[in-house]
Amino acid sequence: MTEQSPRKLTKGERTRASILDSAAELFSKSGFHAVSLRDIAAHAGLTHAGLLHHFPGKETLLIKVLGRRDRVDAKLLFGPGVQDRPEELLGIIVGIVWRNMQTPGLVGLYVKISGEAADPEHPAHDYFVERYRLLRERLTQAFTALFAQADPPLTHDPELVAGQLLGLMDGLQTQWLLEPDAVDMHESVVAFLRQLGLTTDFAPRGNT
Amino acid sequence: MTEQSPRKLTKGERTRASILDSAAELFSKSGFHAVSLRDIAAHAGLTHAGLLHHFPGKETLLIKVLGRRDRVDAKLLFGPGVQDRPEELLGIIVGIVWRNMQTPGLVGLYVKISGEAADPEHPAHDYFVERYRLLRERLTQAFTALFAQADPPLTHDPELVAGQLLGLMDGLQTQWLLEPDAVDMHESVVAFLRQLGLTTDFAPRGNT
DNA sequence: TGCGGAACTAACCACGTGGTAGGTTTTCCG
DNA sequence: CGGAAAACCTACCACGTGGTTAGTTCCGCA
Repeated sequence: MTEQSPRKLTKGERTRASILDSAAELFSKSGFHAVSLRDIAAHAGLTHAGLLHHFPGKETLLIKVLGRRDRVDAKLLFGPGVQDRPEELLGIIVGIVWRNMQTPGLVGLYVKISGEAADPEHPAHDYFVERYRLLRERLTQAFTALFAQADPPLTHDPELVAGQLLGLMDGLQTQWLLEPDAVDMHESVVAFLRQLGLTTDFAPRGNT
Repeated sequence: MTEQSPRKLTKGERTRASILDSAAELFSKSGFHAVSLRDIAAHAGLTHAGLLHHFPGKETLLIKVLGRRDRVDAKLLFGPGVQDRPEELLGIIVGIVWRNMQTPGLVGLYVKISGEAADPEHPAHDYFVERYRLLRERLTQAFTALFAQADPPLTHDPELVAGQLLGLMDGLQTQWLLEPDAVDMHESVVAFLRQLGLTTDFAPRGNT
């Protein structure tokens, strides 16, 4: 409803998108501090001064990059209709894990930046705090419902399990990035849910 | 047997230790790339040129810092006598989690550096690959034994569970560093082991 | 087509970086 | 105590950083 007609992208918009793409790619390859505006600008085909014409500073660029990615996940996780079907939520999460395995670059971005962002001074600190808070809350809701509707109701603490799942996903990514063949993120997450006693009838793969 | 008599630490040794302390603290606060040798040197009470008299370069400093910490854990995990008592191993791990909760600085170091180290060019890349390989291997052994000796033998895949546990611990740390009150690392890890069906009779706390 | 504003550049700034050279002070041990 | 070696500092280097300024080129629309 906002801007779904891509008729004619103005030059500036195209450049801005290109910059965000480049920034995402380079940030994910080397982190935030280690990448310069000149690197990003060169990768996007302009000068660093030209880049600063579109974005007021490096920090702004970062949070814009993060925000763009999150908006996709948010549509999946908080979109209309998902709220009341928690079992679908789990399928979606597994799907996200699956997608992550195809995009190691973006995964690397989050692992790297979320590590740096532990410092309260970091430009993305608040962003990540809020992000995890939101995800935990959402997952807690879903698990509360799922545990209650299980055949013999499960007695796990939903909030604790929510933190566990998020932690598991993040931690597996670290190992996976270091040595992709060493861990099977998808299988590990599915197994975790099964260990909880949850039915796992999501398709193991097969999306486009 | 090597150097357990601390009688007289030579000046250089004291300085080197002080440098490593400072480096660990600052790296853990801001990561590797974001900290300068001048920062570290100043924190240790000397010039950056003086620091470079003790360590040939920044990268060497990093791997020395990482190695020093790991040597402590290695003694716990691979020390004599632990090999054949896997149930103790779990207690030790829970103990490590507990200790980590008292030393957020060092935890931050690992979270941050392991994130950066996903880049194969990073000076600590090989270090972390090897580290995780070792830990997974060790845990796989322990879980294999534990699952077999459970009253009704457990059917989990030991290698997968090893990766899960390491991932869980790492991922929880990320959340915990961002918002310490948001997750209970200790309880989460204990709960994970319980979910697997393992008896969890380690003391919840009470060490000095 | 013309023109106003957006897009972009070249040059520059002050500063921080890892690392080096050469000299001075301090430590330590015979 | 004496002197060699270790420890350490000042000064410097070449370079990369984020950001600014003033000017030029190009796009898009009336």
